[in-house]
Amino acid sequence: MNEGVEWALHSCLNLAWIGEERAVTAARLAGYHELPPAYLNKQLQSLVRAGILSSVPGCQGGFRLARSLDRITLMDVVTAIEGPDEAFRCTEIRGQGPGATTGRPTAECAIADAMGRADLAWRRELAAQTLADVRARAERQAPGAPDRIRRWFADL
Amino acid sequence: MNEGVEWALHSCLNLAWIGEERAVTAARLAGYHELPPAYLNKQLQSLVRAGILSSVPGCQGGFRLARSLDRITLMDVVTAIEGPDEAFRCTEIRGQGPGATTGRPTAECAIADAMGRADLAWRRELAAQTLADVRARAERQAPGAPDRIRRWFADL
DNA sequence: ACATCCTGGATATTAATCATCCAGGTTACG
DNA sequence: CGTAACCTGGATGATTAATATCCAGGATGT
Ligand code: SF4
Ligand code: SF4
Repeated sequence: MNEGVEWALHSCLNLAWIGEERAVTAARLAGYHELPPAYLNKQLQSLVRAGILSSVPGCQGGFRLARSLDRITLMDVVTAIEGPDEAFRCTEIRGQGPGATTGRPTAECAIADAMGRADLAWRRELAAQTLADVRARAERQAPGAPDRIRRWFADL
Repeated sequence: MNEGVEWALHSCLNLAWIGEERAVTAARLAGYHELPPAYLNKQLQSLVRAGILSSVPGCQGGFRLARSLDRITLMDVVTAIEGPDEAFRCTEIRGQGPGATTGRPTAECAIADAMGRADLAWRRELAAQTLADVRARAERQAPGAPDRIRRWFADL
């Protein structure tokens, strides 16, 4: 799994803690965790395309949340960064070699089915958790974090 | 996800269909789906280390199932090939940069928690399905396959 | 006008995967 | 025995994907 998912999740939470007042620069978000700014920018763009963040170009521009955390699921973020493909990619080896079946009913494959079922369980669990849930739990575990973050992003 | 998982699953099913009479060579298993023989051999070795297959060296040697299909879950095969790591790997970006927390309670991280929960759902679903289940469904979908496979592996 | 900052594509760098090869040990068979 | 078949495990190389940077273009505040 792409590590951009981790960056994206942290950035979304940080944006929520900072507040809605003004957009935050990609460089600033990157700086907080010492991430490569240009690369994080790319991930943020993916979030924009997915409608999770909105971006404002130009001076004093940056990124902000496009909707509240309770309307963003983990699934949304993962899909935005990783794409829609599932983990198990079938290369159709059944269709090559002496064992090739004449018709090629990919849809009726017990193996791909079974793996797809597991993938579905994974996605269901991701979709069941919103970033608001995650934030609530994070604040319970580290009550001081929100203030510290707000302060760091506040002074220039 | 490593494509070796797909190879391994197909090979296990093929071995079951061939029967217990004699061990089957890696080259033969590879030939059936036109897979690179030396590389498939490596994946089969992983299955042996995991106790899913047993290997017999020497002339007339090869691989065979170490236990019946109803005692092999998808989780077993995936773990054997992919290793024990979960998909979401945390790179601890929280611990670097200005946002670093003094103590580093990795265990108490809301984000890793949430991702881990989804991973658990995935593993649970994989562990709930045995290869016997998959085989049964495969035979219902393609009743002719077992015979065809047995025949191909039979003539030298 | 000017500095700032997102956008998107091109490009370079690095790591993981995929694949092959070889020396060593083991077994069947004549 | 001796030879051919075949697994084992490590080393090695090729291919592809992930990671990271760069730059020209457009938008926006001051
Ligand atoms: S049998 Fe299933 S897993 Fe195997 S190649 Fe066909 S679709 Fe893919
Ligand atoms: S906060 Fe959680 S996801 Fe983020 S770096 Fe720490 S352990 Fe990893």
